[in-house]
Amino acid sequence: MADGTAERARPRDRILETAQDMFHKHGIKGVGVDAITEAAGTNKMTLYRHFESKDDLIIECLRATACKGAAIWDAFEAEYPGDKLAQLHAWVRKAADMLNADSRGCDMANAAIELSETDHPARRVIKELKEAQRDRLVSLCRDAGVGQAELLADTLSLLLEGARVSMQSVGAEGPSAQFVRMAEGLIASFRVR
Amino acid sequence: MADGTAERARPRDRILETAQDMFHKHGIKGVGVDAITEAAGTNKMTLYRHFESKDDLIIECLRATACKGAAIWDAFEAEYPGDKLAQLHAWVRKAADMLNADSRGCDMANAAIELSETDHPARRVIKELKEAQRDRLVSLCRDAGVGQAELLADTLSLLLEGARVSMQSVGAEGPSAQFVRMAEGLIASFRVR
DNA sequence: TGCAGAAGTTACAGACCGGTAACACCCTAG
DNA sequence: CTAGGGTGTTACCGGTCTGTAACTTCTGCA
Repeated sequence: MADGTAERARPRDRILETAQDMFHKHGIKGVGVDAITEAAGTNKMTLYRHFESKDDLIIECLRATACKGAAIWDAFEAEYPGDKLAQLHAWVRKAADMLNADSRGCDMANAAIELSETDHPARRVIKELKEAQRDRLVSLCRDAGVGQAELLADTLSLLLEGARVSMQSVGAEGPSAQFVRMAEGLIASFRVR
Repeated sequence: MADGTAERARPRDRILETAQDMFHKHGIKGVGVDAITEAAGTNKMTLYRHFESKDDLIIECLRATACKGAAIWDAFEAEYPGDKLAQLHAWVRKAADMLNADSRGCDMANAAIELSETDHPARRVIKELKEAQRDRLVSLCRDAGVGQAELLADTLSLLLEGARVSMQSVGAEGPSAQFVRMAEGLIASFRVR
């Protein structure tokens, strides 16, 4: 499937990349380690030589996904250096683009829903990573000069989270279609205060 | 466990009630039919005499849950007959109450995330039920006299959906803690227009 | 070239899953 | 009292799951 690019990477990286993709598409409980290793062009033993367990692999996948997300944030700063308000608008546009390009939502949120056991080792990691994202959005809102930065950031967070899950239950023509309008309206109304 | 009240109900009803509860708490893929029948005080054969398959049971559970949700809506009309704006505020309060009382979110959204196969029979039902809820909220907003009723209803929908999933990933102290403030602020800002 | 470590292969263990067959039971309606 | 339908019980099927053992093959490096 995804041979060309990552076929010559090391087995561990191929497994990590493939697992991220398959967990995202089919859910964590919807894909087994055999399927992952086969799609990654390797085998189960090699997976268990690099990862303690499936749970460990799940955690590493979440960290890797969060890492990619952080790179997107860095791109905002690179594109609009110092202009925090422009970066906030770029965040809205990027979120909408990702909504349109992919209907499987946020891996961390999906994992939290699938892994309902409250003591699952991945839960701690999910919370940490989500809190980091929240802090980053709060900082961006604050530095953009809006009043009540925390409230705006939290509102935008919930809107995006809701849009991502709404995409999966009612589809792209549902409430999530209005995400950009909602987010821009919110930012505007917080600025005038 | 939940003997006293429903122990003397008919097996089909006990299974349906127990399955709703267990699917809600542990997720659909997190509980097997054996566990359901045991908790319902019956056995697997009886389950398969009343339901074609686990998928069929899932669908019936979702319908039953939606039915309970509809009853909550009826209670708003009963409590504030004719006063649609009061009903809208009651909806916000009720949503917040349910957020505080339970951290496992919306069964339909969770099911949509867990059942990632796009052709899963439950997906159609989930979409139908979610669209019905959306229509009802749009009507309530319109009858409450706010401008852009659809946009307000969709925004409130996404906020609530986001709050329910945020509860599960970051916990009750995360962005979802501000749900009431956000929702009330939104309603106010839509009214003045 | 030779060697060590990484990677592949095969087979398996033990558990759980959804779903079915065959049969015994009980309770109620006639 | 009896017949029959709903229910309970046990055993089983084939499949899938995570995880491991033992062995062979490949590869990179000195």
